[in-house]
Amino acid sequence: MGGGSLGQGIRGTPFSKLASLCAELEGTSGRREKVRLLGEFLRGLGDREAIPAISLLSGRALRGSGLRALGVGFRTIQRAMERAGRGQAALLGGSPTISEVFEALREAASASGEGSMGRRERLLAGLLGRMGPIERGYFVRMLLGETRIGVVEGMALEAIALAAGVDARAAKRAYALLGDLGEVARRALGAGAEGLWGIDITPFRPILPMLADVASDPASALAEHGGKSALEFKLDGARVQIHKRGDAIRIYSRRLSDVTDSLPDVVDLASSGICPEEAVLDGEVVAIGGDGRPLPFQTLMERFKRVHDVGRMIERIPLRLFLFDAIFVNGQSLIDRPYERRREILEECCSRDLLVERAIASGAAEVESFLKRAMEEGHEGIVAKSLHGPYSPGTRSRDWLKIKPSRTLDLAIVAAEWGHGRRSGWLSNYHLAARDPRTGGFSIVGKTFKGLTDEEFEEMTKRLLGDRISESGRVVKVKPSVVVEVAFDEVQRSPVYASGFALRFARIIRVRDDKDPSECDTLDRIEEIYEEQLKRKGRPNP
DNA sequence: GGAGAGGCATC
DNA sequence: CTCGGAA
DNA sequence: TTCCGAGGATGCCTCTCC
Repeated sequence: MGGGSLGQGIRGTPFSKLASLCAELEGTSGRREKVRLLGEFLRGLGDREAIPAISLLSGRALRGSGLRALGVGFRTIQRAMERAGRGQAALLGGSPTISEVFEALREAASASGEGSMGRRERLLAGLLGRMGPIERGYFVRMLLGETRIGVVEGMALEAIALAAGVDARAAKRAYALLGDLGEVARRALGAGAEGLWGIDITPFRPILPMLADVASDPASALAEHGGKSALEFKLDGARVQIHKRGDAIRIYSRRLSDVTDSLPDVVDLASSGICPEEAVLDGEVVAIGGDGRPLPFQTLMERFKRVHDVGRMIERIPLRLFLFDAIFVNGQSLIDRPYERRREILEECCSRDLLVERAIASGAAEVESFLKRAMEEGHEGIVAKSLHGPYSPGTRSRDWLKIKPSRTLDLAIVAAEWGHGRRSGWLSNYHLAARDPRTGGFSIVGKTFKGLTDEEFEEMTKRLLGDRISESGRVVKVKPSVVVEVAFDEVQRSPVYASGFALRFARIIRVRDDKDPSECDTLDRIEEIYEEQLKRKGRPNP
């Protein structure tokens, strides 16, 4: 790959070309065609502009490539738009180049301290003022981290591979090991396939964690693994990757941010409990109550990314570390070894009290009883793992299958919101309410947009509009008349809903045409479920 | 010095 | 995190 | 199968405003 491309001269490629590409990608449905369009565009740009372009384009990459935490959201953009509309920014010259846009965002991201919001607003306004309406539209979507043009990690990687003339598998592997699209683009274009294949796992360079897929039930999970699975408790905490070399320990979150400073107690546990000179281990951090039972996820979150008062909170909310995989030990990557072998190595690497509870099962009854035990002890469920599977960084694999029981409630829809994107024109997000026996009215316990098919959304929209009471902004209030059966994983305490409760991971299972709103579940029932959860989990200290 | 808004991370 | 749609 | 985009609740952080 050469340097700049032909014909753009010293100014570089205008951002408007990138916007046109977005429009083209958005209008293209074929996957291969998208990859080709983007790949050729990147190739035409050359190294220096391709990296900013890929960072801007793929929404999420913007957060991962030197632009972590831009600090700009809907509100800030709105203000910048107003400023651009008022201002004389248009005098400042024509359409900005891709590089100019990228550099301005980099500057906006690095602004901090007093006056930084104003600085960000001015930077954005300066760019917006030089853009036409189409450019502005895509630019805003890039800022929000959601370009919605059907190109995210997967296709972006294929396009990078195409532009660099390397195997897409090399790019995908590199992404899994680096966790950063911009960095993959840089290496692919700079060093080619060798540069990508040469990337290795090494302490203090976190990799994307392997993810579990969903099992429909215990028996089918077992069947998918050939009749025999390893079972592990699925802990309700936060994923962590522990890196160690000598005395040095660093802890990375699921999205690879360094959370070491928030977790000094976990660092201590790792220091004393992990023995190899070098190690990269996978696990979960959980909050633990006085009785040794896991505390609600909400309680863990009071600790997880905290940077103030960490010392004081260590005493109030102690954490424990549970490890379940070994990724790298003493110079050796273990990701291609089978699960069974990795688990053996893990057991040699750390003390017993750091190991997640595990069993081997070859019958559905064993799976059921292990699941029952996990739930009784206050955990989220279990994960069934194929004994032979490799560790596949960054991929959701059926070698790991999560099994989480859920409950259901019958709730009334009391309001709905107009959807965006492919859901525009439909009421797609429903406010769910339980009956409040004290007032005789309905009290909201959460919202959901999940579970209906396109066809059902269409029909539900019509039904709800028939019950419409009032409308303000995107929200349409309706008379409670539709009852839906809602599945959820847990009842949480809510600081925002007047009911005091919120459902975690609520999704609609079916419409209960056979039920009247007067027959739906009550707030008392929800409180009962919450109390029941707390019997299995530890109770958070006040 | 505290409250509130906005943004980002976890699930 | 969950779910449905599309390739 | 894999990828994408529709959007959920929550808690902490930073910055601005009063």
